[in-house]
Amino acid sequence: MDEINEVLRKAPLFEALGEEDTAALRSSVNEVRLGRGQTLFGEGDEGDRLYVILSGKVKLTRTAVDGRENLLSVLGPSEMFGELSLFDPRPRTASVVAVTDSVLAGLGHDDLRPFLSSRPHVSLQLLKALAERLRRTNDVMADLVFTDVPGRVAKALLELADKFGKESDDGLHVHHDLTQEELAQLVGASRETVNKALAEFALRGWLRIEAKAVVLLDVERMRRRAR
Amino acid sequence: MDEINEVLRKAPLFEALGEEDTAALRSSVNEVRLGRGQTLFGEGDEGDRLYVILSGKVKLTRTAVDGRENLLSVLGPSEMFGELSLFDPRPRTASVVAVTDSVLAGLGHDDLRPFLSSRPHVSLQLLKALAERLRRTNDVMADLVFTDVPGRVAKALLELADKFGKESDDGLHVHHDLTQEELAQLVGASRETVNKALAEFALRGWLRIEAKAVVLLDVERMRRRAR
DNA sequence: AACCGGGTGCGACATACGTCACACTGTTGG
DNA sequence: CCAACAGTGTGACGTATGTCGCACCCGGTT
Repeated sequence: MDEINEVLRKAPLFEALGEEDTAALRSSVNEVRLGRGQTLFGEGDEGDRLYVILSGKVKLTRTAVDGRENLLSVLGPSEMFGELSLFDPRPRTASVVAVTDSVLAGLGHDDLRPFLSSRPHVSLQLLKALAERLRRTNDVMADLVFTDVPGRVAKALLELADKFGKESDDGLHVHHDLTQEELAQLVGASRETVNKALAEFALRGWLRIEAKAVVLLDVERMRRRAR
Repeated sequence: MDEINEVLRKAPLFEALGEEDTAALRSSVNEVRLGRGQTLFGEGDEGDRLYVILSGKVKLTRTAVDGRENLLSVLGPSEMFGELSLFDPRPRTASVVAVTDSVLAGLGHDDLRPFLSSRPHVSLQLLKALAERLRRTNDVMADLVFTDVPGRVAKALLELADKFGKESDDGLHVHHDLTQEELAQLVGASRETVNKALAEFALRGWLRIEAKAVVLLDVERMRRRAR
């Protein structure tokens, strides 16, 4: 279980804590295991826990009234979610579904609040993380308005590469574990258009398409296409 | 100058502070006056101040490489901006321009930080505010993907109505002070399309168009159109 | 092996919206 | 009081992208 300690330490929320604080928290952590496709909680559910991903990937999704889905983000190891409800106790605004088999660490809000009050660092860290997210979200919004679908796909792939990419001799492997449908929901486009964009990129030799993954061959051109 | 005190009190950041804390802060506040169209700071500028609007309206905008503008939000009295740079000292990510003659209260970050460290309430309040904004931003993003331009216009008008609307016997007056061009940038559409959407709404008797304002006549139908 | 379902590839068609063009109106300032 | 200009109203046209339809491919199940 030292594994847990190590991943927790990397999570932005906890890197500000010392040995003993981390240890104190550890006791109130519970572990959750999810299989691919399994949902942790749904939009509208009540919930007062915060989660850190120990291994695997999850997606945060929102569902429109007519059933269409929108993918807010894909999170990997040491990333955190569910923290918004720490501050105002409203129902969850997104669903969380495992994209691969995953292990999560869950923390009750009540166990966390003492740390917020007594350790200013922790609040500051959280504020920083939220500010970061806010900037990023604004970027994504601007892209939705100004960039066409191929551009958004390129950008999304590059971001996924930052998170999950593994450099190897035949290119930058990005095993995102998403279907093209999910990719489409992530960039706010239809499955077909995303498919065509990917095909176009492959045709030009900028990437190779694999099952639930892409191999980036010409990152520079992808970058240029993204803007 | 008691005016300042009163508006500051309503700002989310300060409503958690007591008499003396507010008084202590007052001394480090500086007042800024802007005329319509004047810009307070631009995207990319350095800056370590946070502002609260005492009177007037300002817009937060981002400019794409090709010069097209995107309007993040329109803020009115007692609303706050520039707080993101409190936590990470990066350059500003949006420009701020006065939409009407405005008076702002500016606060240096250095004057604020002591309060963050010593008053957990304040951090929590800020966290709450940021969480709120994050949720809202996600909503807007979903709209950009799922809702057509007329729908987004309707939604934007309803939100502006919440902030700036004044009920009167001939309808809900929303004096937003925006040109149709600015409205268009706010909903992520072209000026012309927004114009046509407005004309359509007016034709149906749902609203009346005035200079830099609209009068909502049938809020219920507007709500339905928005989703 | 045959089958099946989920995921993919791709063409035909419809359409919402951006772009362009131009005319009109109201406001500001010389 | 007229010029100049910013803001508005509206049509014609092109196009990116959504929708529909269908064929294919692959991994697991019977």
